[in-house]
Amino acid sequence: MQLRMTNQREIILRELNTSQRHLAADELYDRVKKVMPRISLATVYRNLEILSEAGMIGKLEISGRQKRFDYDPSEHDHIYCVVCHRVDNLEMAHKGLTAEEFGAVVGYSVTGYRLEIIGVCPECQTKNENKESKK
Amino acid sequence: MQLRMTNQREIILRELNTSQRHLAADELYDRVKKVMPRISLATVYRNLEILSEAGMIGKLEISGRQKRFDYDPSEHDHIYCVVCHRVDNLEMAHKGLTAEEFGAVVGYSVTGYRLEIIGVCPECQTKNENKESKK
DNA sequence: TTACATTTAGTATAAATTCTCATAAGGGAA
DNA sequence: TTCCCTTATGAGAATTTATACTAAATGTAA
Repeated sequence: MQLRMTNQREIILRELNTSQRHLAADELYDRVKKVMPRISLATVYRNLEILSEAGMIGKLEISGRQKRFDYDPSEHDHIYCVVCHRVDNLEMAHKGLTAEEFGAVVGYSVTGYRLEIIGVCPECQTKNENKESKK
Repeated sequence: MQLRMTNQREIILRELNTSQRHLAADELYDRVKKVMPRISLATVYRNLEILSEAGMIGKLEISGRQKRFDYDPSEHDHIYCVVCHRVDNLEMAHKGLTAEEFGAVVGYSVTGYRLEIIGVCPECQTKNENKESKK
């Protein structure tokens, strides 16, 4: 299963990479449009799916939110800001976690796990402090 | 902020409790309608939000899926079946996890974490075996 | 070329959830 | 009680995110 690198595919991949951010499809669409104005949102969705399928990017299904895509497909955990919804990469936070053992207790066969640390990012902390001090 | 226990609120809470399952809003709506046929779906959504806000139920935002609500509001992790999307409770799987420390590295202030173990539930394993042997 | 498969743009549709708003219900205070 | 006020409800519209569909465009291979 060779992956054909179409023009739009290439630009989508490049824009995600250069962003160095965890973008949602519509955010990436906005960026890609600047380079290729006639691209369709559906194309962005389609190719993000294909690229993550091919292991070239990561797909981030943060709880209860829009999907985001990760320029870095390697295995790692994430931290999520509840204020601005930004996501950052994290060194694996689960050292010593034995997901398989936990699954076995309830009869599941375990294929993976998903761990998000939840908090407030540095920027939003600063903004909030400013707001507080204005009162 | 006292929580007024309206009739619909009470029935929603009771039906979730007696289900002993992690229901999505529309599933719970179906159950509640049998007791109170004229209830509105919006009322179910509204009150699930209010009840989880009040800490009387848990809100489960499983990645990339419909929200589910947990009759058990106490702190615990979850395991999720990729085949039937069912969710089960799990004893805390993160013993020794220091979410705060991980957050600190990237400057976040950490308020929590979310851990889902992902796998295939016993029922879906059995179904799959049957399907395999039929071939 | 011709012939076939894949991809795309643009639009329609779907699913889950939230919003709006008129009406109804419930709880004091007189 | 009766009146008033706040809050909740039902019904449907609107929103958000994502996928499906279709005809046109493009690529590929003989």
